[in-house]
Amino acid sequence: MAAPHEYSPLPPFKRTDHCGALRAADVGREVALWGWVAARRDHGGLIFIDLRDREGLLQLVFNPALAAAAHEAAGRARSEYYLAARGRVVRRFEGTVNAELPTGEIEIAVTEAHILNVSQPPPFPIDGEGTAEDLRLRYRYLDLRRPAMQRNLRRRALAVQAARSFLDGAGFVEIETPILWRATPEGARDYLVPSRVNPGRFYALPQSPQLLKQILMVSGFDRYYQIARCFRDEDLRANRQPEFSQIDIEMTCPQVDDVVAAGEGMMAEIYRRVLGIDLKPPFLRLPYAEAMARFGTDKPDLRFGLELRDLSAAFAGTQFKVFAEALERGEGICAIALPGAHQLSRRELDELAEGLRARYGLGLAWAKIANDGWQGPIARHLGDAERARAAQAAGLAAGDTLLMVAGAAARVRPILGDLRLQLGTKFKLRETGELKFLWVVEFPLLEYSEEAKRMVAVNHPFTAPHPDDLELLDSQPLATRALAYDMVLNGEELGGGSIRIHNPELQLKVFALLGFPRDAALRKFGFLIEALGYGAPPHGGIAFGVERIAMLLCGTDSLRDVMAFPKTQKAVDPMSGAPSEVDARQLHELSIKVTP
RNA sequence: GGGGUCGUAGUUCAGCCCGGUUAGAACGCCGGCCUGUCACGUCGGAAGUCGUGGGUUCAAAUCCCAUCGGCCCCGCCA
Repeated sequence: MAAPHEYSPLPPFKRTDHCGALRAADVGREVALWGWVAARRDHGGLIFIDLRDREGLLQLVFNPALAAAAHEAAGRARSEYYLAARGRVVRRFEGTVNAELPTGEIEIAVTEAHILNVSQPPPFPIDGEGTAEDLRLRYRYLDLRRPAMQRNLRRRALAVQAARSFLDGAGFVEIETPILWRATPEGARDYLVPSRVNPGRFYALPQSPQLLKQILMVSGFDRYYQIARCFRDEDLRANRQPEFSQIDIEMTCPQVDDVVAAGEGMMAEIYRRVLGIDLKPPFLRLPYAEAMARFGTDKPDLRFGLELRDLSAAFAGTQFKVFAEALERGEGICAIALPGAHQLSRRELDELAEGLRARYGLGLAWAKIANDGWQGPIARHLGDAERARAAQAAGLAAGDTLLMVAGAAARVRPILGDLRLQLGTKFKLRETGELKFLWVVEFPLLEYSEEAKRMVAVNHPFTAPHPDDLELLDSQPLATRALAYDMVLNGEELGGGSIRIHNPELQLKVFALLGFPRDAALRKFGFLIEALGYGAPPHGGIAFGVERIAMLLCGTDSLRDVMAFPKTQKAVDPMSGAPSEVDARQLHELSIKVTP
């Protein structure tokens, strides 16, 4: 505790400036500041204190000859004490300028100082990085004092502000939708909230405001947006938290081009305002089928090549058993040609193969293309003719390494897509400093789920089929393309959306394909079907992940670095202890019994 | 649900493979001295449930088993 005579809930004077914002131009001014003690250097006589606030560090000088009381207070100050100080901005003597600090040309000759609060020694240094993350989260308020976190969260705020400013200017209306809503089938696990006044019933926290924003289009808001909090009760990852934010956008009667243009405009505004970078829309558009064939993923990193090659035709009739058997089953051979500039040792190749085997249970065949022939464990099984055809198909040159996997394209391509990223990372091909934006378009509407033993929506059940493919819905539903699109940057999906179904009968038909007969669909989604029946205009939109965007703006690969109070992998908040147990009385009121 | 990895002063880490002295270092912290430092200097000091529990052993930070927690990944996340 500060001494009682020093304790006051009110600061002793008004602040004139932020510490980190003062410069040589301010020399001569009388200023008043407050901030934390970042460092204290006590020379017995003179005392120097680096005072930190959100704008940065500033050196205070306490001279006993100038202000004895202030000097005495400085003598008692320790790390992270919160001080108020008043004094004159003076230019530093020659030889005492600190070129490391933006404020290094000046200092404050303090005339008055008060300790507004004392501090325990911090459990980890505030200036510095590399503390165990559970400790950072336990003392998140101290972690957030750190300059890197201050920068990240302010960058995020700036990005959201830029998005708002762009969308407001483009005529979008910001509307909030409920957090307490209803559980709907499909999608992620819901967070449930018991209803006290309706025992045995539950709200669900929204996984996204998808249906609500569609209904707002039925209502005639024409253009809607929201910085929407979303909740999904699934296991966490470095880039996945149980609650996160989306920039959620919906518009009436859009062409795909209209939504894409809005997304590009918003992203350009974000990059311009946050990083001062001018993006150059329109972004490249890549059909889903092409993305899968060339990169093995629906979110390709276009900063480097190493594209996938289909060598099925080249190895037709091969004697190599693994390949021959795959081809016999109607499967294929997919490969990456690694240029000679990027050499892998035998050991590294073995490690890659072992990694693929462990993760996917699939073997990796490889061959090095030497001047005098192919080398590697499988080379002797491959004849001259097929080697020549493969070399032709993959564009092989001497010194290259050919990495091959046999199997069904749908299974093998994502695996090679993963391998491609591993190679890109290993050879530092992903650190080019480029911003490779693109749209992936023409996703399939449906895919077959082995687990569910039925078709499931690739995007969500409200996505409109491509008008050219409407007949396919009956004949070959899995071949139907969707009016869906994802924005991708450097291998990260930033956002995705679609044109929606606005016709109740078509919506019921899609539900039927997904295994929801009419009555079940009406029971679960009756309010939507009903709403579509009242002159619902065509509509569509997109949603962007706020944290994803912020991560890329901040150059971090952890979502926790752009959230103020994230949860651990076990979905726990180490600072507050959430989730916590609750009183038996609370449970009773909610008609809930917890089973052991 | 599964795989991997980490857990040792307040912090960051060494020690662990190959069991054996009082478990070390740096930073931080506490006290003394110091009027131009900015990683201040200098002298001195305090500080440990080696995550937890069990086992093996004459002896466990070290070997084994279990368990808890952090992180990364698979499953999952329309």
